[in-house]
Amino acid sequence: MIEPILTRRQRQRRQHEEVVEEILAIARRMMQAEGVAALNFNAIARQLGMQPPSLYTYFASKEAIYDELFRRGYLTFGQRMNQRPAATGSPVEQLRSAFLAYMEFGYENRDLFELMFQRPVPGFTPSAESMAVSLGQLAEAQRQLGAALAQAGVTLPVSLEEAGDLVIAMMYGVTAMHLANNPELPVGEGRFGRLADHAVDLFVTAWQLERVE
Amino acid sequence: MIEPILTRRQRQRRQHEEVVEEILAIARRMMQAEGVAALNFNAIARQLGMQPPSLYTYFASKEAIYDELFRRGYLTFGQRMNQRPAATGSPVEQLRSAFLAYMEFGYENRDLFELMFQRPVPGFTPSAESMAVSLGQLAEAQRQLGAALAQAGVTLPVSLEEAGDLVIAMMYGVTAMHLANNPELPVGEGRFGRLADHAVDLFVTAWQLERVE
DNA sequence: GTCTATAACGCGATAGAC
DNA sequence: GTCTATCGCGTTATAGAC
Repeated sequence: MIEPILTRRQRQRRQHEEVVEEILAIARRMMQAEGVAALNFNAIARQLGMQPPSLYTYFASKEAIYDELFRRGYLTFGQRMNQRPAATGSPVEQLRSAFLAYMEFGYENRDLFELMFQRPVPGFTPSAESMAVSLGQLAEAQRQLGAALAQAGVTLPVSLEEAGDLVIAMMYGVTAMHLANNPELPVGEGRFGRLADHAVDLFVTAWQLERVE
Repeated sequence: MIEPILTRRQRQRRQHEEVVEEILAIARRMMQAEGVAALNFNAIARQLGMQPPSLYTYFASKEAIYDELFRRGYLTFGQRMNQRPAATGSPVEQLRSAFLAYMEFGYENRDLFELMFQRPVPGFTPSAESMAVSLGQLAEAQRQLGAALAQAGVTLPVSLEEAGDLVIAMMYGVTAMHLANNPELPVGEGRFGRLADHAVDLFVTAWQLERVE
């Protein structure tokens, strides 16, 4: 008898994971089309050719789908923000690349952006694990911003933490306004999308980040 | 026969309006407690001692309740933003008072703030009339910010419209972060609530708004 | 004409038995 | 995996009461 490459268990498990990925992909398409809160458990099942109760084999509840998307969203966000190539550039370059990375994450993942930063789903509270992931990634982003500013060697009128938070608030504000006003336009275009560079300049000028270089 | 102070029609109408106000008040309490999207039509009826279908005498749909709150929200917001006493002060004072007015509106009306600026309700689209109100108030706020900056007589690195939009994005960003992180703390306290003045200073410094006075 | 109630429909999330 | 069933929601139809 020929040895199977995968045991029956392994094959089942792989199929299971494939279905999970499919569910998440369908869920994201729905959220992008109709809004985060419009996610429809039954409709996901129908699109998979399943009966709604069968979906419970893959996710314990609708909230569990949100939770997994929330968790993965923060992981992707963290990778984008914290593994930028420009982590070696000048403070100004770092600020600019952080700003762009943030806005582009929002533009490319409107659904996750809303889910992660706006909590539009009544009753949805991230699990402890997802919450830990989220807090960790945010803290790291804030720390990197602070480090970039510290590297500038200037004396800021605020603490490093406050400076980082000001940048975060501005990134969020510009991105959210852009997505609300011109969701179809890429970063760099549209009433607010165009403001990214000006927003960075604001910090650079106010904090004199490129005094000498 | 004694003339009634109010005709039957007038009395009915007045009662009708009182119930409408009560419905809106209950709706706001619900939204504040459970999130904007958690508004529950049936539960409103129950709190009024009515059967759910009876509520349709007062509002044509659940969406109509959202719409009225949205419209009123923008009217209140406009009054707060556009009728500040400091409309006569220096540009710096005006910027600071606009920032505070914005943040305080958000803090005192968390529910309306979300409904107006974040659209957390799937399927809810403001009626044409409410939309007009909203756009009008926003344009006026943006115009006033631009006017205050023009009054400063400085040469900005951006157009007046862009400058106003940058301020709007920052006001929104700081307020939303504050409400997400420390909803219970008033403006001026908490991780982001404390940043209001620093945010204003950023614009003042970068744009040299108080060169001489 | 204005308010309210009862009954009923369609749909979504979900639990349980198979 | 399915089928059946329950519950709550927004909503409509309809009819009686003021």
